[in-house]
Amino acid sequence: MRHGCRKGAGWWCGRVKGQGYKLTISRQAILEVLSKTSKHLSAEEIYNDVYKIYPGAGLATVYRTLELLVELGLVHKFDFGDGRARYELIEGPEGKKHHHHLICTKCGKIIDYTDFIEDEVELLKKIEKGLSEKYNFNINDHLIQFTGLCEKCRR
Amino acid sequence: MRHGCRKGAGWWCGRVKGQGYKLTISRQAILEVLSKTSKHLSAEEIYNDVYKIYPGAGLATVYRTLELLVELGLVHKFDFGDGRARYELIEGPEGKKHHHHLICTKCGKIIDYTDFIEDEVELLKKIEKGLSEKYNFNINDHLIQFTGLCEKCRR
DNA sequence: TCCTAAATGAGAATGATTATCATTCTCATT
DNA sequence: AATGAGAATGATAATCATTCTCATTTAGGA
Repeated sequence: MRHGCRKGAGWWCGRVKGQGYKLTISRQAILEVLSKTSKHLSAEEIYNDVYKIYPGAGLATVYRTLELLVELGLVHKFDFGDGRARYELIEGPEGKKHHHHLICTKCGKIIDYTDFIEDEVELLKKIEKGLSEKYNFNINDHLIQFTGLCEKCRR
Repeated sequence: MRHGCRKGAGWWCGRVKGQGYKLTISRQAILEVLSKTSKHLSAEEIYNDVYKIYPGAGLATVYRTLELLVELGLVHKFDFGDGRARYELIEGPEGKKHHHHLICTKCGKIIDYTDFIEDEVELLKKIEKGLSEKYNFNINDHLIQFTGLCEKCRR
């Protein structure tokens, strides 16, 4: 089969090998961890979780792999204002829905919301089209987030 | 006058003193610098510019002041992916228009765009209302940005 | 199985941001 | 204009997420 991805290797196998990158044990473990959580993990948190299934991976490799996955468009990198980057797998066909974030600036709570996503995406498409024409930009991605105080912190 | 802001002190005087904070020379110099640029300065760049008009200010004070100004809602803090935070004054009544950003992931070029802002703001209002009701969030701010490749880098 | 470039791990290095603390300054009150 | 209390400061050290270095290992096509 294409790129020598044996079955059970994960849907991402082709996405990685297809671009000429090797699918190493570390990379598989990192993708495994990302695919099994709905949290917004930091590099170190990912490193800790990876350690449980493959203790051989180093923190530097986690950073390098995350950078690669962002480049390949498999992972989103976020800054929620707590001083460390956070990562989320952009799921494949079977995965979770496209969503945006609501961030509490006091306690750091993150809510994934899918409400209004259709409206948002529709507008975003229109804007992307307009901007890419006007500024000759090749737009790949967008970011929308709301910040404020959550139920507990607003009191 | 209220809060003892003498004329020529800058429109921000009341916004700072009104919240019980002192308007020190360092803070004034920082606001001065921010109000005279349309760039997206990092803390160190601000520090360098401040040095020219008031060499007494320290880098730590620049960081502390920026944090305060963000809290007061006078400044926006951005992460454009180059490893340092960037700051922009949210202008007063006479200031520049509300805008969002277009970021080149290769060369780091930032374009401020105001196209479609009416549409965006309209939708954002609707979403803010919906989300704050559903999740009991007190939404203060939003962030929209597009990432991609600029004219030069897309080739 | 072999070969080669890609990828790795361990730890050092980097660099932005934050904490510390003795001193200075702001400003409401006198 | 002088005062005093507490906020704010500057210099520097400390922190800590991220990146770099380099000798070694690995993936995967031949």
